[in-house]
Amino acid sequence: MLPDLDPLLHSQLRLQIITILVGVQSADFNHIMESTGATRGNISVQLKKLSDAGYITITKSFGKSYPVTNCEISNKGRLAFEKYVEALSKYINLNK
Amino acid sequence: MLPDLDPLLHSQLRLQIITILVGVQSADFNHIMESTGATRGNISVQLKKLSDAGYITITKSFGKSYPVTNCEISNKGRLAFEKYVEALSKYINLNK
DNA sequence: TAAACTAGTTTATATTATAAACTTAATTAC
DNA sequence: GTAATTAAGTTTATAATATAAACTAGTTTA
Repeated sequence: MLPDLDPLLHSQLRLQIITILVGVQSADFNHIMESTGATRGNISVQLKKLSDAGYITITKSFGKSYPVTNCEISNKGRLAFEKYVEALSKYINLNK
Repeated sequence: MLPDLDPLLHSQLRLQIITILVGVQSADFNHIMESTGATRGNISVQLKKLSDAGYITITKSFGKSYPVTNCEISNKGRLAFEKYVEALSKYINLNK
């Protein structure tokens, strides 16, 4: 039987966010917005979910004048992502 | 920007179903039930969605005594699946 | 100082996934 | 032979999700 897919990662936008964060040290809210094309509201919600799950850490600070929300993937998040990819490859590889 | 993931395939159960169907020439309702572990109701709904989208073809007949629902992936479904896998591979590295 | 902009959050809505309840027919038990 | 059980599905109800709209709070510009 095929393994379950972590529902937290099996969502297009959250997967996009994690994919971005896996590749860099950190990314701010605006960068995530630009590279996903999603709305602020949607991103805000999904970041919170990822943060609540401990998959990312969020650091809020103040730039020159406006607030800046910085995101970084956590160890837990990295592991969950690896596990997700492995599970997914069981689906994909069956039909090579 | 990362490509969209076909929402019809980006669902655990439907992806399981398609993964099964890609590997065989056809599979009946019970086989799908056993190999996914999902409930009849859920499978019924998802098969209908895949069928409505033209991703699979469903043939209903009568076995020895009980009705038999047979499913087969269509060309359209196969193409959609390939496209989905390709899109997904942009998110993750499947060659790990 | 009023209008417009930046960076977010909260709330409402529309869609989805899923299981529970229902239907229809066949088989078995009494 | 009919009552209970099982088989194979479908339909409906509910819970969870994704998403956008509306809102908040502060900043810059005209």
